[in-house]
Amino acid sequence: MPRRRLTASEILTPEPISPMTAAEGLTLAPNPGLAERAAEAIVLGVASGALQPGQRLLEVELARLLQMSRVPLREALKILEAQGIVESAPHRGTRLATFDEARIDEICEARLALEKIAMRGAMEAYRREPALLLRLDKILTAMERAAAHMEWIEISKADLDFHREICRASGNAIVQKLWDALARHVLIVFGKEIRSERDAKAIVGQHRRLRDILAAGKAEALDEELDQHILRLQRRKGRNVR
Amino acid sequence: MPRRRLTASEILTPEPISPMTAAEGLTLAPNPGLAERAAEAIVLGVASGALQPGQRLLEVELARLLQMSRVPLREALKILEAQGIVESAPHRGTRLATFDEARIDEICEARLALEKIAMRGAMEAYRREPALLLRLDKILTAMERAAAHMEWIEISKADLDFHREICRASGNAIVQKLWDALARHVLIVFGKEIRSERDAKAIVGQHRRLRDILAAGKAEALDEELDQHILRLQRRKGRNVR
DNA sequence: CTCTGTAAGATTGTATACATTTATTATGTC
DNA sequence: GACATAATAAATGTATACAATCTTACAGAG
Repeated sequence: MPRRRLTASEILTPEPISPMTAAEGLTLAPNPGLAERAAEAIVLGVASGALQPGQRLLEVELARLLQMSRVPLREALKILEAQGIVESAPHRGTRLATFDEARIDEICEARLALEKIAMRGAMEAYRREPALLLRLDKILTAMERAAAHMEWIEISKADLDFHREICRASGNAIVQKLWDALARHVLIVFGKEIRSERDAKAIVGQHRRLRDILAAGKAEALDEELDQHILRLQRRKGRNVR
Repeated sequence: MPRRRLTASEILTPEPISPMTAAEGLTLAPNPGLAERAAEAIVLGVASGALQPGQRLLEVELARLLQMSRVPLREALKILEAQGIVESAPHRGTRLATFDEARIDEICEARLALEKIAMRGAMEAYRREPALLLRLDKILTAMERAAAHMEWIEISKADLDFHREICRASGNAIVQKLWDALARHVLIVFGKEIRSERDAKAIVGQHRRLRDILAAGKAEALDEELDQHILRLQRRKGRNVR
């Protein structure tokens, strides 16, 4: 009986396309498709102020600015629509969502709920496999470096990376997906914040504290810390925003 | 100074494209774009068993089956990827996600968190504007009609409509968006369930009870009822699924 | 026989071009 | 002059065609 030769896909992708557990810190390059990159560019554009909430997005113009065709750009808009970043009606065009204070409250509320789930799962994962904490430490180092130079975009990215890593560690694919969408809202909200040097240090400190709580497995301290961490934006309601 | 005549877009779309509050039960036709319809068709295909979880999706074949070009189909796949229904890697294709028991637990867990937020907001909305309850009643009537004939797909749709309406009533756009994604997972999970006539009646009863709790504004009874309602799927773990 | 390199086939990624719908402007009528 | 109607222009929706990439199969060297 001749043993059938394994095909390339059977070797590289055992079952799902993205192997959940790699040989420790080996993560097969994520999706750099043009559509996804365009979506990220649009979100960063809003966060940096180049695009304004509520603004109408013309496909031809955006495609020209991003130096691509309308096809991948439209795919990007579909992604962003599914995530709630833009709104569209058929034959009527697409425009950026608005981010008023009520919306910011909603974002924080949803975020809190999702992260509590993720944190619980992650705490269990870190207990079983403490080596995963190294990924958090790496992100924290990058965050500190960015904070030292007051590079707010980089700080925000590291902030979101931190929480994304926790979602990843939790192994909860659903929460991770929902949080990917929510993270884009959070990034935009971060962009609207006016923050000081003291804020930068506080942010790093908060994340270090979260990391330590996760490492120690103190479940009871987690919820309280999370509340304070995430509702920070809400407490500032009405001030310190552009 | 000549008064400038208002443009049509300024009259029809004051600020956001989708007006949050209409003249009571007047909802400007939602997005029937071809891409969105294709996405819905694919989800229904999984729910009905025509497509199997984990299956690879060939663009040309799917486009032929759905009688459309690859362009809107790809847009549909991007939407579904953002919602976690399919997974893809560039130049490697797209495949349906798998829905094992761990995944079902994740779905229920996330759903519970989101719906608790929505229910709280909706309860407040119903208190201010009891007329909104009529929309729930309408859905419940449809659900009962479907339950009488044991039309499970229709029951599931009414089930999701019920909860979508609650998200809508809550006015929380973020939760609504996240739940739209999650609802597709739930629909697929419903499709995997094997249910009896007793189940049909129980489902209708549970929703009627939820509706009454919302109408009465009994916040304390809500969480408990929700836990029982949503974790129903989880309690059946390991049995009654295909 | 196993491994490596190469070539053919298949599939996805992108760009261009056309059809449909909408929004604006212009025109005519009351 | 105000309103309704028709024509023009703009933008989106869709289809077709081409390019880049990957998978697979095959041949040859060790």
